[in-house]
Amino acid sequence: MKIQAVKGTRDFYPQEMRLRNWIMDAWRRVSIRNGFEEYDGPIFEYLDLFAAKSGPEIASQLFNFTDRGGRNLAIRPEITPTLARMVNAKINSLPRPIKWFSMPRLCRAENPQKGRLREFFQWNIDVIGENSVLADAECIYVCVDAMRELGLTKDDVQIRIGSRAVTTEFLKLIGVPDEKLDSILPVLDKRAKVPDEAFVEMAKNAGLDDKQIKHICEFQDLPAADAVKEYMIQHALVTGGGVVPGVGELQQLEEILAVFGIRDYWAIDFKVVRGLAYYTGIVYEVFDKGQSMRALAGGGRYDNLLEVLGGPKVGACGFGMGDVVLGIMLEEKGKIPKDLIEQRLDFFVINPDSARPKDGQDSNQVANNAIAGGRRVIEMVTQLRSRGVATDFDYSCFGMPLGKQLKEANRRGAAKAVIIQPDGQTVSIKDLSTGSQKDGVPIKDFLENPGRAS
RNA sequence: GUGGAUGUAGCUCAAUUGGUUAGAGCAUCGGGUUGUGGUCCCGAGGGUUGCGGGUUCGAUUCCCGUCAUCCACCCCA
Repeated sequence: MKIQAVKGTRDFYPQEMRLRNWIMDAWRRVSIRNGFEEYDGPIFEYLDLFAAKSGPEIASQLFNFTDRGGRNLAIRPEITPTLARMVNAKINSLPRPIKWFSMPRLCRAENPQKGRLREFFQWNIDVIGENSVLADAECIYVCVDAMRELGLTKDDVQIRIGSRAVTTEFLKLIGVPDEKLDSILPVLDKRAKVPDEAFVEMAKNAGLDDKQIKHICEFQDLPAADAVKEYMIQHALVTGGGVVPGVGELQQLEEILAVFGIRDYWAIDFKVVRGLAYYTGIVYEVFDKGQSMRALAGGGRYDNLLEVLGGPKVGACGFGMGDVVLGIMLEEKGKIPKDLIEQRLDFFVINPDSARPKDGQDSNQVANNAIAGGRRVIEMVTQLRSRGVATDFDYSCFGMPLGKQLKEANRRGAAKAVIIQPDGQTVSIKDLSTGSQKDGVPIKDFLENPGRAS
């Protein structure tokens, strides 16, 4: 009976694992140098935890099950609810701001397609307990920092920043009643993703009239916070001296991001609204600047989520970045370093004493020498390994010719071969990439500093 | 959940109008060059042609069904 991997899942053979580790090491490095601490939670939670955040219909997209005690559980499709639960549990004792990151394995029961699988990893950066726009700015900076770390430049990606506060205020000013806001925001999120006619159709179905739709389109095409205020005054939606909620905050964000030194990486784009209901302020998505308009990360401010999950009202913001689209993009753009697939071993230890007797040699003597040489190989290997140096040897070293062992050393991607001379006192160090060899190195000297051997 | 495309060795692909024992490269394994590798030479293993049925003297090839994968839609945390 042959069973294959479940669709939408991936097997990480060593080659794929190296890429995965390379990405995740970069995520962790960037997180830590930006002052974030790592956390994780269980891979499954009560179904209600996810339903509370996103509604009961979400269950169809979850892998859920009932345990033997009758509990309704689900494998996590995202980690933010877990984060909120964990923070809520200790909210009164955690020093703020809480700057945490995680790289959870997540599952969603959807049909796989390009860039979307049923199991994946997602890097999450969150700042909890800080209402200042500085926190939003820092998250965006961390995101850019990660892009750079992975070799993606301003020519490869761009962060598009919108504001739910500004958008909501604009909708109110053009006459959209409060109770309709929740159903209209997801429609605005579609603007850049569907053809114009389809967008107009959706907007009409949501209860907007032609004039409102025209206003919305013009608003969504505005390039900056300043332009919003001008547009509102120009169309007599506000008077000159009034304060428009959200606009000042967005202006601050623009200024702070400039101070962070990442001006080339972002643009204001009110077409970015995000589909989720719980976003409350600044929202953003990272796009591939090339061919497609696919998003490889997204996030924003969610000031109500902890309260929804039974905690106090505490401000929070953050973003998530999946490994699947990122991996595809890095591959397509040739950003994956070549040496990921090479040089796994520092040393490969070799016994030059073959068990094959040459003409006129005593076969017993030759065999004994080969065994003695093999023992020296293992002794040397353990010495090097105990010093933390990646070292291996050929299982056939108790008698196979030197050439075979060198072939194996090369095949295993070793940087250097260590040939233990029959005198038992010295070694020859051969650099397998250049072919140069240094003979007569005393074993004692070599072991004192294996890294310096050449 | 819907639609389209594709299923031959581990991978990439061959196989004449439907016609012997389904081939090749790479990869894997073994051997050779008798103390110096990668880049040389020889050999081997590996396929119920996704699965099931039908047409036919004969099916990898034609037809039907089914399963799987990929792509797109729906949805997007």
